[in-house]
Amino acid sequence: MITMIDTLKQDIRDYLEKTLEARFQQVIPVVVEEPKKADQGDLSVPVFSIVKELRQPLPLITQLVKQLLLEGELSTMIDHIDVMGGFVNVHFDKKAMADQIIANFTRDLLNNQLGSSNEGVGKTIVMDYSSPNIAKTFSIGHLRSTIIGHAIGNLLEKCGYHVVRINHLGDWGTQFGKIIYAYLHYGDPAKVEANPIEELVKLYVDFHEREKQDPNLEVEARAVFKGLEDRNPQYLALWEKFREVSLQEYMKIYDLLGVRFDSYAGEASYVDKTDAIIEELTAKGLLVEDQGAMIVDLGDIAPALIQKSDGTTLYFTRELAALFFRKREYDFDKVLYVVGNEQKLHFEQLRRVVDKMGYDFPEDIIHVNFGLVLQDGKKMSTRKGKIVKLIDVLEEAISMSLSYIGDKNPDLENKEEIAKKIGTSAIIFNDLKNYRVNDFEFNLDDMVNFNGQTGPYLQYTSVRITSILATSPIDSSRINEDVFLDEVAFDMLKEISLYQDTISRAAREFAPSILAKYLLHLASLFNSYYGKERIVVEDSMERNAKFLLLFMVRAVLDDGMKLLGMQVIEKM
RNA sequence: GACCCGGUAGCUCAGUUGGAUAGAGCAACGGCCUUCUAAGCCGUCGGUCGGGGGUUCGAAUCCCUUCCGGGUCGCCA
Repeated sequence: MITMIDTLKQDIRDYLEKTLEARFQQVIPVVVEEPKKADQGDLSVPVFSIVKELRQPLPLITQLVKQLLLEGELSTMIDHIDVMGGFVNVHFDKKAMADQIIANFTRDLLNNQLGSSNEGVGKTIVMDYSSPNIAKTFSIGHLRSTIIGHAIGNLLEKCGYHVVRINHLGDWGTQFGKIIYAYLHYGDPAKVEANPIEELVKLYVDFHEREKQDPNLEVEARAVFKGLEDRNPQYLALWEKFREVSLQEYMKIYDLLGVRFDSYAGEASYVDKTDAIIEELTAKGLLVEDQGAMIVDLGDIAPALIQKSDGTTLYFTRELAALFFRKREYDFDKVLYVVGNEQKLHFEQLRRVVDKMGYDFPEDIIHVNFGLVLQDGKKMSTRKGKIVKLIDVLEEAISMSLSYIGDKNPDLENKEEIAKKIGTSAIIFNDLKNYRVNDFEFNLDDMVNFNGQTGPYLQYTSVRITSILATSPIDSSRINEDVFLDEVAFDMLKEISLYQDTISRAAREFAPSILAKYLLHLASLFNSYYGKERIVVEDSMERNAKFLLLFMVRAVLDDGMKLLGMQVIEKM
């Protein structure tokens, strides 16, 4: 739970600030950072801010800082200090640091706390993610929500939070009026039975086509939805059926991705709670009529629509009902909505309405937004039938990994099983490696490219290590520490010591990409080491040290991959 | 039109509180498998950090302005 570099950084900053304040009777902010280049040391202190505060010549200050560091308690960890221009570069004693890092790692591993922290202990976070729309194709867009949400949930749990995972199914709304209308008027029950989602989507797209010719259809569909909200038994039965078959389809994808939820309560389960919301808004004088609909006026931003002119509820109304239900049910500290960028306004409205209602938790409502999946630079749309099916992409990735295996390791056992793990992990990693708010141009070639910064690269690195470690057992009590003096070996140790800090940062920023990039860097260090150093050597002291190092790298890689929702494999 | 994102190498992207010579991968080209898995490693090529101005000892990072791309903006979710 302690990261070496990070604590040292803090310690040096605190020490220098305290000492300088004592000496000059003024508060001087000190910056401590990790230099980019190896010859610039392990930590660096740019002294410009100190020079400015004290108005003294730069060489004098650099000498002073160097002197203070050598006199301080931390000097036992310091090998030597260089001064380069305005930078005081601290080089640590590699063996002393290696000892510390290994000791910390071993302790964390034994306590099953690798990468763990306790910053979230006692706090509950409710997460709303995946949330596909019933009777619609599970698209690449929903994939983003699913895997980003899943990874963030894992990261938060690692930091000690209690996480409640909710799949807020889009199982209510005007769209069902359209689908039910279309099904009843020109749907083919046999076809729908055979191929539910595909046929329902066809009906939906078809409806929009016909609507262009006959605007009256929209009115008809609204009437059907109204009937649904008024509990028309025929409509309800159809709705239930559509929901059932859709969910079955989605579960296949969740199984493949290894994703699970604590609740599948969709929008429909909040319809009966919207009356209470409307009453409360009315009682608080927030609800006003406008053009026949009921809205909450939010001043400088677009108003929130609460009730349509025909009396039916809206997405926003059900969202409010769900929010208050969750607050009562789980008493969350934060609620995270893993939903695309395009709904930014919606969540701003949600916060504003909660604030206007007089509650104290609008700041705990967090929109974890992510970029759109674009096609030809434009948004995909179910309505226009312009959508990429996730299952097709997954299958493509799996068959691609199968052909890789046939190419590179034809004798491998359980080819199909492993190909599945490689393919799905590749898709997951391909999404998570980039910062989530960036838009995402859909490109199948990129997704199934397995070279370079990819999921298979991480898995391959772990597999390589497994294969080496299988050659002989490690005796970690008999190691030659000179191994850690190697630049790349030492970099790996430093990187390992940053694991927990990386997870905390990724969790704090709800950004799995931070962990993904970290894992890539660690894997790349190992592969570089592997390329230049022979690992399985005769000398047992040297071998033990190298094996220990590899063991640590693999432990971190595997743990990190699992957090991202990827599968760890032993052979490929 | 208003508001919100984004613009860094041919392509996909990193770049933490402003710090040293802006980094990876892909693609291209050249090397490395009789020894630990070549899904790898090493090297070469590739940059007006969209443009302009400002703040600063120091700006890809902060401020202003402008151009370009995308998204959103009352009865869809």
